[in-house]
Amino acid sequence: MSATFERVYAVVRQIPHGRVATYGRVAELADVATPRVVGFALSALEDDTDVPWHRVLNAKGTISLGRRDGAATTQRERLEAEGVVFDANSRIDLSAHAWSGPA
DNA sequence: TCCATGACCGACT
DNA sequence: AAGTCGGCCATGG
Repeated sequence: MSATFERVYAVVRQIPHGRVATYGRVAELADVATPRVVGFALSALEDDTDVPWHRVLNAKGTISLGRRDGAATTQRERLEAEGVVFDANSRIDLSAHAWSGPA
């Protein structure tokens, strides 16, 4: 495990229950060069991880795992279970659920 | 060691 | 409104 990944995971673990953060935001807080690395870090997570990766969305407030099989559905279910609401376009109201980082 | 690839973002045309 | 481009980290062959 690299230090860069650890920083990303540390930030994601801080996202409060029922809140969401964008890749760009996580990259910024984790002090990572580009959001790309965040995505790659999350893609390397295992199923039994303690990192709430489902609380991370892209800049539009939608789930980016569209291509990834099954994962998108899992993410949506977990978010809805936490009280996060999706609109008609399967998009999340960032102004209502976005996490702006540690206080 | 070099090359390609991957959950992305923001600015520009 | 939609497509292109640069950014730049880690992994596998």
